[in-house]
Amino acid sequence: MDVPLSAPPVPLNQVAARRASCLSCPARSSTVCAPLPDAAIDRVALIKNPSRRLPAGATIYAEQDQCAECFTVLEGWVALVAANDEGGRVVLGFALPGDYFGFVPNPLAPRAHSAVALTPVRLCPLPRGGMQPLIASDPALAKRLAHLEALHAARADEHLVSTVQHDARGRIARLLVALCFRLTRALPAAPGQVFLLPLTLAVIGESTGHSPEHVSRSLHRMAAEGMLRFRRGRLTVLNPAALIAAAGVTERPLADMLAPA
Amino acid sequence: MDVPLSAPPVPLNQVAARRASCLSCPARSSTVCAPLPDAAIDRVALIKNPSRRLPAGATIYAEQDQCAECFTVLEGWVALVAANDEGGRVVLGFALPGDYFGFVPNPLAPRAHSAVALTPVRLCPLPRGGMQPLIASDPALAKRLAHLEALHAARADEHLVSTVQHDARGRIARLLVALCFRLTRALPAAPGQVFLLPLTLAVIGESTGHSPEHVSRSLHRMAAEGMLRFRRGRLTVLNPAALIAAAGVTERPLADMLAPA
DNA sequence: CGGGTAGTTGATAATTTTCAAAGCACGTGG
DNA sequence: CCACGTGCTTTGAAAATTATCAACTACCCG
Repeated sequence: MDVPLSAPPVPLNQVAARRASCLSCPARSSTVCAPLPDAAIDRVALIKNPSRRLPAGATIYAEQDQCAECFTVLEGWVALVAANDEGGRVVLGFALPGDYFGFVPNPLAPRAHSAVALTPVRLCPLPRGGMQPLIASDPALAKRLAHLEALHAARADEHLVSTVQHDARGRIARLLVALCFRLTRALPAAPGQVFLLPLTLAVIGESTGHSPEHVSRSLHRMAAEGMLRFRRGRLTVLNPAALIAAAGVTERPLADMLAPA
Repeated sequence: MDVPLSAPPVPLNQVAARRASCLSCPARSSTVCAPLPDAAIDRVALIKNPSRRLPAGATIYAEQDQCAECFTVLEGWVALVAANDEGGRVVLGFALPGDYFGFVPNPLAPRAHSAVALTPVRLCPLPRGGMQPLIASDPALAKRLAHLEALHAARADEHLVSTVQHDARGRIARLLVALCFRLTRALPAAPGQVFLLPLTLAVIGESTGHSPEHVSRSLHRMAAEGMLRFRRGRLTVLNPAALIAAAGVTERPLADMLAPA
């Protein structure tokens, strides 16, 4: 991947268009840009790269790449995955519309994970070279970034807890509940509610640390208990209370991880 | 725990003492304060709470506590742990001298994990109420915080990878190697090198997700292979290359996680 | 209609947990 | 200075969970 570190100077006739796209951006309130008032939106609008569409399966960036850009998800789902030498993959997390991903503690270091589009995606790429000075000069932006990174860390901790102290059933339930919550900002409550999660059993397994076979068996067991149905990315929650109980999750911790103040 | 949100006004006769303690602080270059030049050190010196000594085993803050303070470790080891209802604990990470811990994405939310002293510790408590305005006004400080939080997230991701794709042997080796690296800023190289890690087998197990019995067996197997010896917190690395190989770690990713730029 | 990906199912094997009990080390108080 | 208690560690055997391998099915897309 060779992506320019910073965008070329913006032609005058594009300034208005870029500003407008930022002002109408659906992700604005949840991504890094949140603290920028309308009057200051140009700071980001002028340095951002043009929004980028990629097909399902595309690699957004790869392990070992230099960190040239961070991204806001405008549409679609992204998986952040780490691969080992023997072809094993671990899904570290998911980036959903509105999420900001790709920031690294040490910008000179190569990336420790790659980002893969699970669906067709539309991304807003923010070049590192353009963002650095913004962050170094705007405390609100830097503070926002710190909160988003703390959120990332909290999600990773939660993922770790899930992995270490629950069995397959619990981990899968936890993953599903967390994703439902991120989609709707609420726990599933209505029996029969349907969620579209663009996940294969293999991806679920890479997230929970199980073989796809075992994910299949676990989901079937939960289905047999009348808890849910999962077929080809379509999750039907038949017994929300049971699913939430299996996940061992309360609304509070999940809610705390949504909108950092 | 009822800790004041912000420190009381500092008596004049203490200003010099506080400034001096910050200027000679051993953790200064690695914690949040790093970007503050000597001339600006008062910003932190005047809001910090007096350094606090706690005995081994003390709870620094507990799950569900309000987030009133963050901490820099001056001396000793701290474990960040999450507990579930049934008494199961997960060690999310360790804070070593120089590390900054306790920041949360949403300061209004109760803490999602607790912090426990593994040894007698000396901490520098930074009250949230005092830090907020500093972070909101000093971009360098906010940027530093963002990097430290990204570092926390990267460590959590690495922990997750370790947990998901390695067996007990690999995870334990990984943990030991990572801690050695954090202590000395280098991979163990000299056969026979000794590291003092104030860990019990139970704590190692809570970090790697194993029972203490299995940790014991795994360590003994590694010892039988001539790789290491671990007795009561004293790790002797007999065959550094073998240990590092078992950990499946290269210096680069570890180094990248030390000193964010 | 055909090819390929995704999911299913069953049998076997490996890893790890759990339970129970005993051994060891160290600090405390006599 | 020694005995004793407590917490950490070790050891063994049985049981549980999950991976692996292999074959087979179902579904989607062209």
